[in-house]
Amino acid sequence: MIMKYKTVIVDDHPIVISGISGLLSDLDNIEIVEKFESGIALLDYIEDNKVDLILMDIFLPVINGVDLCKTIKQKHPRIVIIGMSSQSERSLVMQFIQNGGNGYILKNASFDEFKECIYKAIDGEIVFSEEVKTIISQPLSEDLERIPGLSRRERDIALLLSQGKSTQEIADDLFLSFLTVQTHRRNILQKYKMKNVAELIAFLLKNNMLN
Amino acid sequence: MIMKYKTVIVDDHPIVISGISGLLSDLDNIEIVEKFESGIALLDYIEDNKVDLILMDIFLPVINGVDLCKTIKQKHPRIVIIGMSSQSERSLVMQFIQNGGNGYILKNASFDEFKECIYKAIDGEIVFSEEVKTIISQPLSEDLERIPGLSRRERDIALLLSQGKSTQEIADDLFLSFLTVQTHRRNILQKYKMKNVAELIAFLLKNNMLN
DNA sequence: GCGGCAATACCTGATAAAATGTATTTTTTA
DNA sequence: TAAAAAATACATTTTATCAGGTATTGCCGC
Repeated sequence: MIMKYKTVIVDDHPIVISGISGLLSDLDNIEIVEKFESGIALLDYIEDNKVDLILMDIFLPVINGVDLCKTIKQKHPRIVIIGMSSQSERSLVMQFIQNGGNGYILKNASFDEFKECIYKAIDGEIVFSEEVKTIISQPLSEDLERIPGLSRRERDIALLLSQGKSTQEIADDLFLSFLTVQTHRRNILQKYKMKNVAELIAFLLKNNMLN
Repeated sequence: MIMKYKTVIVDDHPIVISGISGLLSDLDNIEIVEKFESGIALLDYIEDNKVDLILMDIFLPVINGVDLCKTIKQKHPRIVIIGMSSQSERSLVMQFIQNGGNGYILKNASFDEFKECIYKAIDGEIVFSEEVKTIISQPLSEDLERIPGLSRRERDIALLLSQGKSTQEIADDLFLSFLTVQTHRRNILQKYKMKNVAELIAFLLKNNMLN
């Protein structure tokens, strides 16, 4: 008798679970042992059951896939975990891999891509579907890379700026001198080479640097 | 012999197509005649083939589901079209229905919900999955409702503002008088009761009103 | 214990934006 | 086709921002 990889699927979309099930049923050495619509149920399950491979959606309710992966890998480093999502960004994929993920597949991948990735992942490789490769390889040299973060105070001030507060109002809110706030504003603008607050706010929001 | 509803699935995610196929194969009077990963291929197909029901993803490459629905309904008003997406907003669903869509299902709906919606839709009802109902019913009285849109010119100017352009630069870019741009700026700020451009840009971006 | 960073604070001149009021033309739509 | 909405333009006053340079204090890591 052949040893089959005990596989769990986690996705909050029933039809996606169904689709992946169908796909995996073609693969001889994969056995789907459970399907979950949330990460919490999965965490319970792996405590009491042997699992070799997990296919998980990244955008899950309650606990997201990136955190879920980290939690699982801390206790069960040998479980192979592949992340999936419909759209994605470089930083998200990188964080997932950094948290121990063994691969990342975009849901628009073909069946063959899915299968190949899964096989390679259980062989120990870190795998990415084609479009993910494009996403993570592209913006290496660009300015998108290595953007310095806001300091605590700068973030506070940027947040209040995005709420339409004036320098004086921010100073009052934070019990600072008008001049201090002015300095922070200038520093932020200079740091990102922005012409004015409007451009700054657009930049910060697009890069999820506020909140 | 029973007449079966000739059904087409459009989704750019192969696994979703597979999932829906599996689901629909349970239904006696539904026959899946084709599957597409883009709207263009679908438009070609329906010119030469009889189709009764279309299940389509809203977020498709090249042409989105909302526009696709409109195009199809203009030529083939009798085809029943059900929209699907992972996440959604009120305005998107409403626009889809206004364009002739016969229903809208969130992809996190259960199999039973899917089946029920499909049956009701081919019976002539306008159907929504549970979560969609919640989305479209909730924010009726709230301020979230009835936010007036930007006019074309206003959108142009707001976009340039988000790029850090000054009034004079915008005037030069759009071949307008400095004073005209000033008036537009004022009108936009007044329309949304924003204190300054920073707050405005934050507001517009959070509500996906730029681009 | 020193260098660097973050946070605080100050001064000033030039420039830009915000608030107010008005008015004409064009385009859209009911 | 008449009414409404959008786009255009002008003038003025007040207020805020931007950009330049400077400086002190506290904290963290090497």
